[in-house]
Amino acid sequence: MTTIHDVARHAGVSVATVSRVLNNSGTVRTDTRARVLAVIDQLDYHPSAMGQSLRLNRTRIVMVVVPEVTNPFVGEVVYSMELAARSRGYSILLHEYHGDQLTDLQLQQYVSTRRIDGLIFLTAEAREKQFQQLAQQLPTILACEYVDHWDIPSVSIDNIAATLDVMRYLMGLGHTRILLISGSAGNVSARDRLRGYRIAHEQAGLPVCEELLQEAEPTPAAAYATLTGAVERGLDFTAVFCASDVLAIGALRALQDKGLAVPRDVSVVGFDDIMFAPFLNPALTTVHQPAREIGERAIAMWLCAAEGKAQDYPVTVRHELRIRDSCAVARR
Amino acid sequence: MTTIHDVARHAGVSVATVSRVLNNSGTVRTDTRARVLAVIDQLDYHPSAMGQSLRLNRTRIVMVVVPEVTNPFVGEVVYSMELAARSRGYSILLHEYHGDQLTDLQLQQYVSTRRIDGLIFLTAEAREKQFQQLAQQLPTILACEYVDHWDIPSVSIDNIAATLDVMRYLMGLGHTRILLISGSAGNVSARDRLRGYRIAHEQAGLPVCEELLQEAEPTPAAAYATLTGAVERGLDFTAVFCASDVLAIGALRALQDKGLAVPRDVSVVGFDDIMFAPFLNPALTTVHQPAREIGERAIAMWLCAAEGKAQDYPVTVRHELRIRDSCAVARR
DNA sequence: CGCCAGCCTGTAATCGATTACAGTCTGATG
DNA sequence: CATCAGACTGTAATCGATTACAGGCTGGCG
Repeated sequence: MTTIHDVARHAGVSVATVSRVLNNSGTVRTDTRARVLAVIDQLDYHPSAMGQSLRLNRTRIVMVVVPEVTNPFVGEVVYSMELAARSRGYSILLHEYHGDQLTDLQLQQYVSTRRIDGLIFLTAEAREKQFQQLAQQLPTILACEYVDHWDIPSVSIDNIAATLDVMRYLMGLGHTRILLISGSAGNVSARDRLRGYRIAHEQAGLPVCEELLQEAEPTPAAAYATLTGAVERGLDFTAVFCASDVLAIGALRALQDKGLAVPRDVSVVGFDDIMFAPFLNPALTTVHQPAREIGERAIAMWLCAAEGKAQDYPVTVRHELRIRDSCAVARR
Repeated sequence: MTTIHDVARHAGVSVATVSRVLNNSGTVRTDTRARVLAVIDQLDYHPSAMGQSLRLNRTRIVMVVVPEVTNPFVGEVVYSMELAARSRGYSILLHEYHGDQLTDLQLQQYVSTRRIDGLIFLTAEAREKQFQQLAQQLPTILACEYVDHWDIPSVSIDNIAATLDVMRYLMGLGHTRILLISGSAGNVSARDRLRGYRIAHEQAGLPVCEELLQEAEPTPAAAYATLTGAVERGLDFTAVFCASDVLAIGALRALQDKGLAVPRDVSVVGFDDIMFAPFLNPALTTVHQPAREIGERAIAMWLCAAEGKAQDYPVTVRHELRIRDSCAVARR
């Protein structure tokens, strides 16, 4: 590997001068600069990232902590983050996180060994203390979720408002017994969606029926099982609101398998608007989240934080209820 | 940040000794070791990854190059890679790749600046020369795709055999005019699936009808458009074979929107067996790929390559045609 | 007692960059 | 001609680890 010393030697200058032309810092005579550049080109020299990192104490790597890359919505966000980061000279280190203690430890390791410049969380499932501790050590952004009493820059839709939109829509169609399938309770957006669910009931003067509140692992299979069970237990409901499209896909199928037509017998609403939603059968009514925008904003905000600039937060991006074919007026 | 020097000073030893206890190298007296460990613990010392990287010339980072994280199948593979890598002390740097020249350059940059220890490609879309050049510089593994004349360790299913399974199945149901919707032609597995398609025709003594060969961007929307167009042009076919489930989802919907029932009027087969496949309506018949296994194997093979150990390749993992509800006997 | 092997430890070079500081050179000015 | 500012460049310290080499100490053996 050719180093800055090789370049210096071949160009007949010192390493300091080579570094100056590399970074456009200090002053260098035009012909010296040309000579150095020629040698750099000729030797195909590329400065060692490790050397730079050590000296400058930054790695140009930001870690993205996700609950499940497997979810297309998450994939979409990560995708846009990768592109946005790359265009600014940063790379994305991917880290799955499921709220386990081992991963907590590993995250702290990354920070302690200064392997990364910062963190972006797509999930606030972490125990608060753990989370704050990381955020204190490195620039940290929360994407897709917002926790009101945490003082951390975040970008997300307004989960409560979005849920209210859904609930009002369903209630407007005459639904009063709405089954909620949410992700695990540790998840913040799940919590917000639950909160929205309760608020909507309050506003409508309806009681919340606890048996209508179901939890499921974030897979279609889990939602399928949950819903199948509910139907078999004879649970009374005319609509299902799923905390993600991934869950909705399982729910759709469970209802159909139980001989319930969607939307004639039961209405279904999802969340996220993944790329499959419009193509499902029936096309899924769901809350659209601007995944790309969230990803890009998150990177922009992270850079802002990393540069120590002040910024306004939380940033709330627009959601939109996309009405398609999975909902209808409630049967009596 | 506390460094190895701080530890050495507090423990009253030299940095060499601290390093020795950290790495269990050389010899250290038991009581000295204990003293050093105590100080490490007390100061909460963690060795700097950058310092180590510079000295040892390795970053413990492997780059995973993917065509689209947004595809749940890819997500699944990446997911298992991340876990497998992490359990061995490595991290995953994610990089989207779409065969563009800029990305080629960026990849080479990563290698030249020694930011990564190696590469795993989930796509062989790269121009061969470019690819070989990277593989020559760093340990490189090909996952999910296999290119016969490239001398690079790879792990994947046998795409041709899998396609043959599908074709035989469809032909066994009486289908002779099978529409193929494949990903972009640059893609290797797309090429293999096309090859399988041709071989199946040969073996059955049927001519390949070029108008039945369609290409589409890897989104449900693109497949939807392609298939809608085909139906509108009055193209004659009784089955559709999609090169991925993502495409199949769009295809399913296009047929239904055109008033064609699946599988009564048209049969549909997908590829990958993403987690949604069994829950679609109708449940999708598709080729199962062991995503988790591919990811884990790829990491294992990469480590093997990185350690310079010999290994057998290509590794072929088992695929399986999962017959569900989207295919039926062909109408005359 | 002298010698030597073997254990333990420290000194200092090294990886590849950046940068503070100092030194040299040039040309303008009084 | 002496002086000096300013442009250009080089020396060497530094970031935080690993490790080759050398030196000190201890104990066993002849």
